[in-house]
Amino acid sequence: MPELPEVETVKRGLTAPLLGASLDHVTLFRPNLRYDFPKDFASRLNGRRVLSLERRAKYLLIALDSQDIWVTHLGMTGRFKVHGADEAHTKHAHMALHFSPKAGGGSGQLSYIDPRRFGFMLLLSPDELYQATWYASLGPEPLSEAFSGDYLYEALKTKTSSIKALLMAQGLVCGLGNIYVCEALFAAGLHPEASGKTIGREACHDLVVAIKAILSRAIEAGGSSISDFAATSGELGYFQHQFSVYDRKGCACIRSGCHGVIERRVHQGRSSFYCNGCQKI
DNA sequence: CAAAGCTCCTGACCGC
DNA sequence: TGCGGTCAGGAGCTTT
Repeated sequence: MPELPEVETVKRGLTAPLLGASLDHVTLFRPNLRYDFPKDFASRLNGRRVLSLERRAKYLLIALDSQDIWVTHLGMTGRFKVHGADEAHTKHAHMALHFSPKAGGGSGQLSYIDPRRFGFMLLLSPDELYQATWYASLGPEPLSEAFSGDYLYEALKTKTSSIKALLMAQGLVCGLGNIYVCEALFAAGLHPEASGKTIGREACHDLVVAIKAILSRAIEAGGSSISDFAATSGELGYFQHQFSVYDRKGCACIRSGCHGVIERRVHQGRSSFYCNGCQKI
């Protein structure tokens, strides 16, 4: 399930083949993912050149020389795969794109594969993107300086929702999903159901440090490969082997001196994993 | 307005 | 072995 480190891994993997490349021919194998593909999607991509690839939150932003920005969200199981131009597409491939790399050397193919189809793609002008409510309401990037302990403390002090729900909502800080929120809350010693406004300034500082550290380590590891995530080369990330709590129900807490056990509990339809010894409300 | 609930989808997994 | 039921989960939308 792609969160910030997985999308960052995809962006880095796509940059070498796609930056400066010409998009020669787009084929859609169905009319929609989570939403319909944009009207004229293929014709607006065909013949364009890629000017830049960026990531914002969990969105991949590919700027084209037509001024359009091709926005992709990978949802739960979306992934891009770069492969040979003649290679047949696999099951659940919903889009294929033949491209000519900037450096020459023939052509390649980019496939978008998404079994559950929770992903989606948009094609927007910069104004449309920046003015879109969903985009404008994204919180700061967690790895930016704007995301500080003081910022988090000020943002939390009026919130009654649980810290877990707040961190996952994208408006306070973006890019986090269930896995990295569970891991960060463990690292900071905070209970997932603790109300936002009960978290003090020092704990906010610790939490910010934990979030930045975990995301950085996960990016270095090429993300976490659970569910279907893989890099564009097909290579798997390996951060899932470093989880402290996620999917470790019943395991002993790894924190030295803690004799707690990892519990799994569902709140708000999402599973939380936390240590019953060192993560107190 | 804030917060909680619902919804989309299909592969994996479980119990019988 | 096969079948049906349940679950996972991002984020926009709806309801409270």
